[in-house]
Amino acid sequence: MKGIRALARHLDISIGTVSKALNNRFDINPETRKRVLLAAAELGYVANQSGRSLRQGATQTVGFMIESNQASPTDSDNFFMTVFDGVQSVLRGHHLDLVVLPCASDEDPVDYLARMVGRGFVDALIISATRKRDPRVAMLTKAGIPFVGLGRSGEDHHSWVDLDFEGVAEQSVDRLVGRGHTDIAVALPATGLNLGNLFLSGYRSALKRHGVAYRPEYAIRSESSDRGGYELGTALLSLDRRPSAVILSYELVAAGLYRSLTDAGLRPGQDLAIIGFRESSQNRHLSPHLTSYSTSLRDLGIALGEVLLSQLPSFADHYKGLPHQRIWPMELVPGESDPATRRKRKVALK
Amino acid sequence: MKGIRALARHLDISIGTVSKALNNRFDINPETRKRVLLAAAELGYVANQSGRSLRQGATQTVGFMIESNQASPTDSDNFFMTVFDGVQSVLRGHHLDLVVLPCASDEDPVDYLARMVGRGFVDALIISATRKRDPRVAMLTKAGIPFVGLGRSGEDHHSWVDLDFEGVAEQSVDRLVGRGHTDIAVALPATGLNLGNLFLSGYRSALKRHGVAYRPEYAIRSESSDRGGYELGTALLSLDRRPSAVILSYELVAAGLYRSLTDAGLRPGQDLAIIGFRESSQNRHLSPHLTSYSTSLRDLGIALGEVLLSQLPSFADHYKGLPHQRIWPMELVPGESDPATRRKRKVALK
DNA sequence: ATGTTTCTCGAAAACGTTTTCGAAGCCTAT
DNA sequence: ATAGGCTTCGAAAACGTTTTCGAGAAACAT
Repeated sequence: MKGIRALARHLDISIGTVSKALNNRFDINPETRKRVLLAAAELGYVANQSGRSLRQGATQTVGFMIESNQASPTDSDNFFMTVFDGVQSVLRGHHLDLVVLPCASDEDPVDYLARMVGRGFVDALIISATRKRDPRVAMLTKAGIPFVGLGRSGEDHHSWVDLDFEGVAEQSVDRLVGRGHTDIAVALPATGLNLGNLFLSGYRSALKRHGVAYRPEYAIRSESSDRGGYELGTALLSLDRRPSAVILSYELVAAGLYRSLTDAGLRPGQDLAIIGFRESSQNRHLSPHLTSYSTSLRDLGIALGEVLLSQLPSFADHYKGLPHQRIWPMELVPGESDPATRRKRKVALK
Repeated sequence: MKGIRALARHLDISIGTVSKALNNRFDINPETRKRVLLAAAELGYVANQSGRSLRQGATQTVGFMIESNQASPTDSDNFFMTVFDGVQSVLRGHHLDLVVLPCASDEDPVDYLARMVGRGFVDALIISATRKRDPRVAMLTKAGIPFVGLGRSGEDHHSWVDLDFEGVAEQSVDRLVGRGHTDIAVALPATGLNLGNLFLSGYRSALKRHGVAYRPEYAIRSESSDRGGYELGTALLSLDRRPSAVILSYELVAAGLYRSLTDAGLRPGQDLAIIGFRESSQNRHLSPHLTSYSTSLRDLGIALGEVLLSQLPSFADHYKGLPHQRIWPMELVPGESDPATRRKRKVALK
């Protein structure tokens, strides 16, 4: 005999009482509760998940779906690992567990999600790399399962947390204009990720604010990779009116761009001012040091967890004031890749 | 009413028959089976996980535990994401699902594992970054739950798949000796990871084979990070007898080492030959291009899945011939960071 | 002493599924 | 016509837990 029955027999009390003791319910004598807890720890009893969630109709588990195939533009470092950690720390305080659901590259994400939800594997979900008009959003809202997106889908009826792409783009334009630049290009992702639109919109509105005309040929789409960065460089250099600065909307292209410029005999920063997106170990050693933005991914995970909890009926009261949609700020980390353009000093190379 | 009952009532047959049809058992009329499958697809019925696994005593789920805090030396890129994909593809063929279990940085890994196993959340496990005398190994063997380690623990009673650290170290020494180097240093991880011992052992045996004396001061331990690479460089340059080559046992230090040499006025490759460990996007753009090793991480995941399946009683027959411990080979990708030392040509800097 | 409340516990139902086992129907061979 | 075998299905138990509800005891008020 195993499980709660063994524990109950060992203590010579009923299984109902044991359950109540373990779940800390009100109609239990503190004395017997202590005894049960002690015996449970001693025998190493842990309640069976299947039995529990079958009875409760809930698994106390939230899933974090990731897609292993399509590397998101922000998928470098241990980006996700850090976010997981933040989410975990919030959920665990409410006796919820986080499991990561990796959708295989050869399976349809919606099917995968439907399978996981349909079998009642998780109570709630976090979906990452939300795309514009993401079919997963429609599926989950129809299924009525609480979820929060790491990324916006464009539709505003669901909750999400997302990096401040617009703000970063605006701030970058502000900074470059302040340093004398007007011919400012922007690098956008080739895929239909929503961040491209957001970044472009921030870029354009800042240009407008400064009275600088928007040139469509300055909005360059490229692949989110080292190679994409190299191609971005050649594209920039082949423009009729060569820009004096460029803003990147994802971190993986910086190194390739640097190399592309160097190969063309140009100096990154000096001949083309560059503002990167997120600080990462990949471009931390670039020279000149890349001006970019930093943020705490663990805190981002915490925010994600909190927004999710506010969706769950059982915890909504704890987080009632929380907005369902949060733009996550990023902080500028100045480097040497975006010098002013006015004073055209010829610095001697050491 | 929901679940299998609704489906049964809709078809006007018993729930037992429906279950048998869905699970493709023998005592079912092919005709009715077809009807059930059709109706199930139409109504979008998916068997509830809790009910199923409660009855069966198994969850049809394997867990892949990762620790978000301690970045393993190989934890760059989307290393894990790619491995997950490989594991998934194997398991899914046997109707098993993979979930990733991220242990929070503030929770004890053994406790976490005990909790997951105790509640019957998963049937089997993959544990990553296995350390020497890893307590998780002892705990899992005692619990009698099938598992395979991504990495060796040093004990040989459990199954594992691991990169060929010894082979890589040997091959690197061979290559460098062949190119005229004898003062060859080796960079080892600071932490007690088992790979350090393996790498060192391969390094030493190759040296011995070539009749080169082993110098303990050439075995340098450093942190697995960009900064660790920089410190590695300063440590190398401060040696009384400066080595002419160095072999790296993890990929994250290459860029820092390059920078450290450049800052000291030396040229990576020319003044110090370098052979890196794993090819990664982080050091793919280093100049001169880093000689290193490459391997298919997806195939590694597949191997991991197969070894795990061979541990499971239900699938052991399919994979009976498979060895329980597999050393995963890596292939040399020549670069320009390890030129021969004999011909001391002075190349003019362009 | 009796009625009423408070406290603690146990019996039993319920969650959704799989699986065993017996029954019913049909076919075949005698 | 009857016995036996084969095929297909349904009733019911079982998995381990939580939770409802009533019972009993104890404490309190009248």
